[in-house]
Amino acid sequence: MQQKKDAPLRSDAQRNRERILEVALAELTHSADAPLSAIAKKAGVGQGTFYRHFPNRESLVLEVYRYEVQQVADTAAQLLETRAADRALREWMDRLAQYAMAKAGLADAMRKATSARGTLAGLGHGAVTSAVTLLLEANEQAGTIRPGVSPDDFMLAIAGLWQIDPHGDWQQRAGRLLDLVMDGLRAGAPGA
Amino acid sequence: MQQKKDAPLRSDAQRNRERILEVALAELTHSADAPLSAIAKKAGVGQGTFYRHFPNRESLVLEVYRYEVQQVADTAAQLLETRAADRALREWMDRLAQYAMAKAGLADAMRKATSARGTLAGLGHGAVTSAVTLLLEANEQAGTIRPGVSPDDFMLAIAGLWQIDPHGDWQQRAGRLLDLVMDGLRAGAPGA
DNA sequence: ACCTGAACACCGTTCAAGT
DNA sequence: ACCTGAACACCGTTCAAGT
Repeated sequence: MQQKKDAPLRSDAQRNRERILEVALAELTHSADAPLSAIAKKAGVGQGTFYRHFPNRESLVLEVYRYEVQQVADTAAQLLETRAADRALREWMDRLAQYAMAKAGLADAMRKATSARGTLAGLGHGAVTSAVTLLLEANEQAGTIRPGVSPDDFMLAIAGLWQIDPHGDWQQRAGRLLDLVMDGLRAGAPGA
Repeated sequence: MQQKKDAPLRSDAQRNRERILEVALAELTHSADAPLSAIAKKAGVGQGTFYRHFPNRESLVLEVYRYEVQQVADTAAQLLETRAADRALREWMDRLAQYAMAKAGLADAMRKATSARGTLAGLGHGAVTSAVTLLLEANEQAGTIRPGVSPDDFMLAIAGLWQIDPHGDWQQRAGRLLDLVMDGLRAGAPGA
């Protein structure tokens, strides 16, 4: 039987769900292919309960990753209020890079579990797309980037971030990539 | 017991190895997580034989992908002989895109089986790096791109190619990405 | 030196029985 | 309505026996 649409979960089910997500974040960050059975056990629920909440690995990983990424997305608006559009864009990219490095293990889990190509792409139209749209529009209006760049274009351009090794000097590599992307975006801008 | 270093394989072993690779290419292209046991069976070898040649999934996928990618890499030199440096670079990127789309299933297998971040990165320093080095140096000398771009920079910049869906209008998406990258590379070029 | 295939271990998924 | 945990299926890996 399916869950009635939008019916609130029973309180014990609600708690189970949250405990699973909590444990999953920790476990998947540590090792991208942590067994689901181990997550269930650490969360203190039976196998069946686990599968009631998350019918497959993909749905679990997606949920965890979505929540984590949302947090970076939300900072975009704030940056735009305190800085010039192009500075805000670049700084947001830096934060995204920092985040991608911190959650590298989770991103690996994403890649392996999802059939989606790319970690951000898997989230579909969500908080990240909104944030990027906001930033690009502000820059286009300020004349700091060339017109007609779509959020999709942008996400493809920075895709390299997720294949930088979080150990070693990722700061250098990420910085050089983002500089290159910014130069690409600036090419053909009205205010140049 | 390990294989003696560089000792040639016995002829039947040689044939088995080739048949495995052949079947693996077809099978992995069709479905990224085709069972190794199915590959072994289709190749007509026992489980043990399979594992003698490829001790884990990663080593198999790596070998298949390496060989496939090599073919595109090899066209770089040829392009440089018949075209201006920047035209050659751009055209090579187009071919790489075409290739990435044709072998999308295999690339998925790469991502899932390898711990390496990114499909090209997993190959390490090989034919691709050589090709890119060649192209970048030619362009730097021609003054068509800014100096100091490393092969690593370049590969990160085009990483988005592998997360384009091979169905639908990938031509558009790839084209826009590569245009953006080219603009980024041109920024700060002496001959501008 | 290389091959085979049965045996083993592990993990995802299902389901009968419970509250 | 939700939970449990044993049972099942599948796949990667090993290994004793063979040529």
